[in-house]
Amino acid sequence: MDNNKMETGGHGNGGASSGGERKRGIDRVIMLLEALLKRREPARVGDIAKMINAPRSTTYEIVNSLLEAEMLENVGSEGHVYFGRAMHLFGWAYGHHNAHYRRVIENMEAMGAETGETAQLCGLRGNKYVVLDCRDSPGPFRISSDVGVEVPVPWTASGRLLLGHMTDDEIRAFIPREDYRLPDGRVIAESDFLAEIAEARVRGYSETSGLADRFTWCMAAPIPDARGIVSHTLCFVLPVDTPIGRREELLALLRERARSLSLSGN
Amino acid sequence: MDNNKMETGGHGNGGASSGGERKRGIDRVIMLLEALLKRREPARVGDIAKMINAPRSTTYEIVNSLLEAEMLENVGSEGHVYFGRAMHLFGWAYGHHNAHYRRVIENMEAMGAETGETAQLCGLRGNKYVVLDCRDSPGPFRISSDVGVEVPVPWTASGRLLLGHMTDDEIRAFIPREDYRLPDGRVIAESDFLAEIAEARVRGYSETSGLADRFTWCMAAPIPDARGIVSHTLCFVLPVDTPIGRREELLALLRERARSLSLSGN
DNA sequence: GCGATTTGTCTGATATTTCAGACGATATAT
DNA sequence: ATATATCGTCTGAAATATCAGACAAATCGC
Repeated sequence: MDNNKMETGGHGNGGASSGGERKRGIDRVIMLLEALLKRREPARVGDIAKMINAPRSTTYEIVNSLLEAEMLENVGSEGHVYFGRAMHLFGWAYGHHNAHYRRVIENMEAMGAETGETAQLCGLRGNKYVVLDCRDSPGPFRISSDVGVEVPVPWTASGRLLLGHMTDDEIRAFIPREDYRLPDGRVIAESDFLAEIAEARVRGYSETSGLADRFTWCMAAPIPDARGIVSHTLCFVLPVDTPIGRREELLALLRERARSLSLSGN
Repeated sequence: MDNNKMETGGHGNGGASSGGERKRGIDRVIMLLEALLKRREPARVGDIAKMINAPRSTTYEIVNSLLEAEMLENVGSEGHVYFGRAMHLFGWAYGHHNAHYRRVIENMEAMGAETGETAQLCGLRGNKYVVLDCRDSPGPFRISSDVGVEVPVPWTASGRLLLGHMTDDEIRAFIPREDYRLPDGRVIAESDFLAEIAEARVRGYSETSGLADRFTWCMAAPIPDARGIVSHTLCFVLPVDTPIGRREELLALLRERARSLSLSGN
């Protein structure tokens, strides 16, 4: 009945797919957690079994182990489970062990607080763009985004910076063709994309608008790591109609902060 | 050499120890992550193998799987590994799926920002107290604490609230004897501890000083869950010499905020 | 109310994964 | 420079964790 497993590429375990092979517990755990992350809401064991293509009995076994370790926890009274407290602690440890990363986050939060705009820290996860952390603008109607949701790289301003260290051929190999198709159906020409990456590299920033959606203006500035590779970016996500003066002001702030966080020479 | 397996109650696997039995991959993963959390810094594979009592070859296998999934990541160039980005994303998802938890965190941050004091969100993890999140006071010398570090319950103000739903016998069974011994060698009498829990329950807050260390004054207020059980507390950690007027002011704020976050009746 | 689906738990068999140990290469110490 | 310890990778064999399926109880749908 179902044959089109067309795994689009994804990072990490890659393949997944396939039907009834016996799989290792660890791999199932990894798939389970990633599936929950994608789904972004609690799931029942039966659903999880389907999501990761595992036998129900095995899934129960695994889920129970993870529950006991508090890596998952029960949500509600309908047998739903979601990430548990242990995950919070592990994640916190990740975010704090590294003084540089901590400074980056603090800066992002400060920028958000000072300007009242939505500020984000972004990076690559596999061949997708993800928001690693964010500081949403206040107010009843706000532009916000979920941390951890994977988005095709060509849809984003940050993406143009994050690929800056690759050659054109590498980029061509890296980005799946379908990722050039925007949500509204338009398709970005690969050559344009490559040109924009080159331009972002020399300018030291990138701006886009009307790509992933119609109502945002995104600006991103690179935070190169010690080797000079842009592993993270700092961004503002503004309403499209933000006046140009304000935009220039914010861009200047963004670039200055990102530069101060750079680990490469200067 | 080691014979006291006295499972003290703790959560999850607890003891670790034991000799050369064959263990399941999942369990090894859980032990590995908890060991890394306790250690609070990157470790080499060889060290990890020792920490979790696993054969080296197995440990390599597991670590490599987790690295590929970005649940761990390489740190430095000496073969150290620590939590990876995926953990950050999972932890973020944990912290945001639940509107109530999100409100609690926001409140804690606001309290920290408004007062300039160290504010914490605390809870139980197994039979130990842990800081679940915190907002450290600014300034060059600050009182701060690490999220996720487990501390004996009797050393803390929050602990006296978090056990409020238990009977004396349950508490006696729950808290290991050795947890009544403070870092400086003094021992809290069990009867005193029980009395303080009862007192905290009727007063609706708890204060301690000079327990876990000599220089802090801690105050905690309960956040009951829907069943009325105090699953979390909000705390301030102040310098001991904070004047009483200021302390009262902060305590009032703390109690008011905690009450507003309560899920039980009112 | 009754049939259909789903849930959570068990069981036994076997395909797999863990484990011990060996190996050369690399670091650390004397 | 030589000895010692550790690193990272492989291998075969044995122990066992995963799997399919059965089951009763709970839930759903109408």
